[in-house]
Amino acid sequence: MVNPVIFWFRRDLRLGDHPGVLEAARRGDGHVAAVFVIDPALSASVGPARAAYLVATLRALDQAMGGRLIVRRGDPGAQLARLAREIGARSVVCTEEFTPRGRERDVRVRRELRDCDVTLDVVDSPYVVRPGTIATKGGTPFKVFTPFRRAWDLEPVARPLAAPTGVTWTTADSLDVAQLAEVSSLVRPAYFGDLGTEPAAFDARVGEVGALVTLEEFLARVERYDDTRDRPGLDTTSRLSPHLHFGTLHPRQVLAATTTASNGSRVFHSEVCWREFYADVLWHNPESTWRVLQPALANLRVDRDAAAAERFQRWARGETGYPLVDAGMRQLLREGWMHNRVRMVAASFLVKQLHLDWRWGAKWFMWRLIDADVASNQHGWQWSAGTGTDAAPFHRIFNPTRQAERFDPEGDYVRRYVPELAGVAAPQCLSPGGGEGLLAASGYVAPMVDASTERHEALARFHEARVAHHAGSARS
DNA sequence: TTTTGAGTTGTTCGA
DNA sequence: GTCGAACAACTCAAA
Repeated sequence: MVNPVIFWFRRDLRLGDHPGVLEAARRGDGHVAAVFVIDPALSASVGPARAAYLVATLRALDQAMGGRLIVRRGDPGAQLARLAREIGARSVVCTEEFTPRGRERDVRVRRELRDCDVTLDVVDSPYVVRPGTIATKGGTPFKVFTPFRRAWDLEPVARPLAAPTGVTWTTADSLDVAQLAEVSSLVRPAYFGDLGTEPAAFDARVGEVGALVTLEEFLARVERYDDTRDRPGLDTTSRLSPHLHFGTLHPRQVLAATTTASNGSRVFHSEVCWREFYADVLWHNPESTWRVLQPALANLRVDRDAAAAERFQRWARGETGYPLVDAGMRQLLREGWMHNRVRMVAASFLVKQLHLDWRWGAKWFMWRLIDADVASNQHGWQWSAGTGTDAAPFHRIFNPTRQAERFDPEGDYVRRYVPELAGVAAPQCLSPGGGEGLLAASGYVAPMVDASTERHEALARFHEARVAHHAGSARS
């Protein structure tokens, strides 16, 4: 009689193309105890939308396993040790985790399990290429996307594997997955004010089946992805980000399904590669989660007083008076998701029009997004703030009105999420405050700042930070 | 070591 | 309204 092996699910909540589950089944001779541990220490920064999405995903996984998913709550080391003792397991298998906190947790758990004579082994990663693998010819990590992309293209891609067959899922005490409620512990920074406790209405196509349906639908439009992805009104992006985050789909499966040689597919593969690039950057610079990557901008002057918190909350509520920004922020509140183009516009607005710390915005996105991923979110924000890996010589400052005119020319997206503008045609509905002639009765707010004035203020602050940095370097 | 070419996503201004 | 140049001049990766 072979002892059962524990498979510890984390961000790989699927059964198809799952080397870790297959390895556990092999070691356990078909007997696997599959467990998910709700870790209060990690859920502190998980907002209600993502928490609810996770619960829905866990339910789907449990269903796919015939109700045999074991869910526990508490410190993962203690919970896994206890489960191992209960069922006589001697080894735990999981997919490798790459976020700084995930890595620290795994080191701790491995030590705690070793004290009980239980091993912890990692198999596979949530990426096509394991972070830390790709290097320049000089052996250093890449800091610019395009050279990374060229090297990434040369890496071998494993074929997706079939789901395991003939596995007997070992049962054990478990929280009732059907009754599982909130896993967010609601620790919010002061500048959030009273915002962000509301749930979001996310896409109902959750779990592995939902992921495959979403992928299938995307395949029908991927060939036009290059032309349509920047148009939030068309809503043609893949919508796969929550699935890639929770691992209901592996990027290998996505690449395998989109190998057609269209321009659309190539551009989409670039987006998948961005996810891998930022995971690699975070692997080499774990501190970049909250610290700027460019030392010259470490001391950029940002506002943090009470008035700044007020401005932040106005931005978060979607009441800046800039229609595209407001539409995006309201989509985030309502759906727990925002179109990528609009994420950039909203982020640029917070940093370069409101002069707030990018970390405030990143924290809010982490709190509200169902797809929030530490690497992609933090580095996307650093890119917007101009402190990240982007090597462009100039400061890009998005003009929120110009962006609306370029990417939502008919105003479809803006009107969908800002009902005050429902009766206003483009281009008026794209202008600050909804245009000159907008009736006060519509209730839409006047612009909170003048974009051109604040643009100059942002340039002045960036200049100031660089001058100060160079003066400091010259002294030392 | 030095040099060279190039870098997701931009905006404004003036002809 | 459209087009091209100016903006400000950095940093990376490879030869």
